[in-house]
Amino acid sequence: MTNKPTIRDVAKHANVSPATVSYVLNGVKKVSDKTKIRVLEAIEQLGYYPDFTAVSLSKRKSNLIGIMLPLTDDMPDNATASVLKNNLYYNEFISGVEMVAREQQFDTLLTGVADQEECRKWVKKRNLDGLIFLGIFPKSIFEQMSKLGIPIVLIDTYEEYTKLFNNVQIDDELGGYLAANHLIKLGHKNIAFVSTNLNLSPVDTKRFTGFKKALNEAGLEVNNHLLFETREITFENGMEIAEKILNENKELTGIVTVSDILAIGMIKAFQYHQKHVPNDFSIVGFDDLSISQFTTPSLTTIKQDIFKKGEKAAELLMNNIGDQGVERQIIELPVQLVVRESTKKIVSN
Amino acid sequence: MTNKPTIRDVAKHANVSPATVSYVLNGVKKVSDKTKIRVLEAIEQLGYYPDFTAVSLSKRKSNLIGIMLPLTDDMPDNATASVLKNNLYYNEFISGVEMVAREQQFDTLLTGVADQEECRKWVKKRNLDGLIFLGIFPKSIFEQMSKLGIPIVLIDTYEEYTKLFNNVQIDDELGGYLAANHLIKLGHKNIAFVSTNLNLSPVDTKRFTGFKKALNEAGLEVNNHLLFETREITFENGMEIAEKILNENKELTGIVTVSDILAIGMIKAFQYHQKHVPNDFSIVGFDDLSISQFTTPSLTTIKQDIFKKGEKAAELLMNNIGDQGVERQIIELPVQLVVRESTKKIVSN
DNA sequence: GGGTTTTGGTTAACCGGTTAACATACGTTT
DNA sequence: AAACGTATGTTAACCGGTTAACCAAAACCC
Repeated sequence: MTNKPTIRDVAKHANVSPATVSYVLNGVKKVSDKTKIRVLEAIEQLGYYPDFTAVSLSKRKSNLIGIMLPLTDDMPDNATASVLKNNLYYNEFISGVEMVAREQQFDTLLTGVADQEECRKWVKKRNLDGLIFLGIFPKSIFEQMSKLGIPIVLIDTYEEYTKLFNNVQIDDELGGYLAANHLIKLGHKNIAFVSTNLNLSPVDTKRFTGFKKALNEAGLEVNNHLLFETREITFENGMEIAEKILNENKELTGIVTVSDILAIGMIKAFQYHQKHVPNDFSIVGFDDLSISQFTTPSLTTIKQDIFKKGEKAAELLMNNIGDQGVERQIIELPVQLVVRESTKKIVSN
Repeated sequence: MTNKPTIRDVAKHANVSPATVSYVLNGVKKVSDKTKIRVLEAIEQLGYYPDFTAVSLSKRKSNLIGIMLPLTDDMPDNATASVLKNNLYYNEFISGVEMVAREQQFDTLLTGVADQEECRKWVKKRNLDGLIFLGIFPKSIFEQMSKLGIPIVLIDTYEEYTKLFNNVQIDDELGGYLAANHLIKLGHKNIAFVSTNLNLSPVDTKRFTGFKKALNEAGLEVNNHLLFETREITFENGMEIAEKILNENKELTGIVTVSDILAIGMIKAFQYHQKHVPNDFSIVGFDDLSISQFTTPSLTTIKQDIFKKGEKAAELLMNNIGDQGVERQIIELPVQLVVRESTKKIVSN
C-alpha cells in the first residue's frame, strides 16, 4: 500500500469496474448516485488521484502548455536561459501565464526554439495542449504550427498570418505616439528613437509609426540620424547606444525607447559621462517594469500590464483548449503614459 | 502519414519487431549492426522520434524536473506567480536550471506548494524525476519528500535534514561578514542589519552571524534597535524599512541588507526624503542581480552567482537521476564583495 | 557430433488511464 | 404481451512505448 493506488485499486475497493471509476472521475453521466458515492468514498479512502502521464497517453491531452521564446539564429541553442535571465519582460509575462494555468491544473513549460522542426517535435513529444508564442519569430514557423492542431496564442504579432491565431497585443502605435507626444509637449524638437531592428520587429515598427505620427502632427522632421537600432534588449546595449550618441555628438534632447531596459542602460551610460537625465536628455521607456519606479531617476514610460498580458494569453488558450469551435480572438490591452522623473520640460538656452 | 509515426510504424518499415526498435533507441546491445542500421534508416526516413508521454508511462521516468518555490501559509495558492514576478533572484536561478536541463532533454516545471501533501501529489501526478527546493520550507515537508524516492537538491538550506539531500549553497556567514566588514573599514560604527524573519530564515541567520562576527572583531556592539525584519523581499518592503528608520530617527550610517531588492527600495525611499546614499547612508546589498550595476547609485553588494547556482543544482540532480548510488553532495559557491557607489568612507563631522 | 553458450531477435504483458461496444434490468408504450 | 427505450454497468481494446521471458540459429567446446 506504499505505492500510489491506481484506478483498478479503487475499482476493486468499490466493487465496480475501472471504467465506472473513470466515468465518475470525468463526470460522465452513466453512473447512479448510489455507486457514484461508493466510488467517491473509495477514492477518498485510498487517497487516489489520477496519473497525468497515463491520462495524457490515452486522452492525448497533457494539461501542459508551452511558451515559445524566440532564438535568433546566431544564438546558441541554450540561449533561452540567457534571454530569460536578462529580460524582465518575459519574467512578468510568464508569471501571468502560470497564474491562470495553475488554476486549471495546467503546468507550463518553457522553451526557446531555433527552427520550426524543433518546435514541432517538442510539441509532439510532450503532447502539449496549447502554445504561446512570445516575441518575434520567422514567419515560416507559423505555417508549420498551424498544422499542429492545437490552439495557439500569439503575443505582439502583426503579420498577416495573425489571421489564423489568437492574439494578445497592445496598441503599440499609440504607445509610440504617446511617448513622442509627451516629449514634444515638453518642448523637445530633436528626438531620437531607439529600438531593435525595425525590419525584424513589427512591434517596434508600429511604435515607430506612432512616433512619426506625433512628430508630423507637430510639424517636426523625422531625422534618420536619430534612429538607433540594436540587436537585443539588454542594459549593456542601452549603454552602447548612449555612448554612440555621445561619441557622434548627436544634436538631440529627447529619446524614445522601446524598452525600460534600454532606457535604464542609457541613463547609466549618460551618468557615467557626466550627462544628466533629465537635464541633458529626457528619456521615455516602454513597458513599466516593476523596477522602473525604483531607478534614479525613476522612469517616465509607456506602461503596459505585462502580467495581465500573460493572464489573458493563458485564458484565451484555456478557452480554446476547452472547446474547439471558439472563434479566434484578438485582445488589445491598453497602454498609458506614466510620467516620472526621466523627462522634463526643455529650457531654451 | 500526416500523423506522427509510432514505434510500430518504424518496426514495420524496417521489418523488425517494435522491441528491436526500442532496443536500438535505448542503446541496448542486443541488435546486430546490420539491423541497427536498417532501423536507424527507417527512423530517419519516417522522421520518427519517441513520445515522451508513452516513455514516461512505461519507464516511470518523465524527463521532467520540478522546482518548488515556498509559499508562506498566509499567501493565496496562486502566490507562486507573484513571488516569481517580484523576485529577480528566482528568475536567474531558474534560468540556470533550464540551461542545464535542456541540454539533457529535460524540461522544467515550476510550482509553489503550500503543504507537503500537495507537493507529493504533484510529483506523482507528473512523474517528476527530480526536485529542487528553492527557498525556505517547513521542516516537515522534507520528511515526506525523502520517501518520494527521487533525487532532491536543496538550495540554501541549513537544517539537519540537509544530511539527507544534495545541497547547493554559498558561504552566507562569510557574506554577512564581508558586508559588515566593508562598512567598518569605511569607518561606520552604527550599522543596521535588514533581513527577513530570522526565526524563519536560516540563511539570513547565517548572514547575521557573520555580521555580528565582524562587529565583534572590531569591538562594536550589535545594537538590537538596528535590526530590521520584513516578511517578504520586495522593493516596497525596502522602502517601508527605510521610512521606519527615518521616522524613528535611528542613529546609523551603515546598512547591511540580505537582498539587492531591499537595498534598491531603501535607496529610493531615502532619496524621496532628501537623504543621500552614500552620503547619509552607506548600503550594502546582497546577490548582485543583473540590475544592480545599473541603478543609481550602483550597488555595493555581496555577489553570488545565482545563475551558476541553478546550473549546479541541475547538474547535481541530473547526476543523481542517472545513477542512483551517487553520494550526496554539498556544493558551496563563492561569495565576493563588489564595491560600487552605494557605500563610502564616513566623514567625521 | 552432441552439448552449451552466445548472439540476435520476437512475443506478449504491462504502465494507468479512456472509451466504444456490448449487456442486463427495468420501466414505457402500444 | 411483445417491442422498445433508458439507465447503469462491464468488457476489452487502445494510447505508444518498454522489457521480461522465450526462442532459433550460430558459435564454441571437448
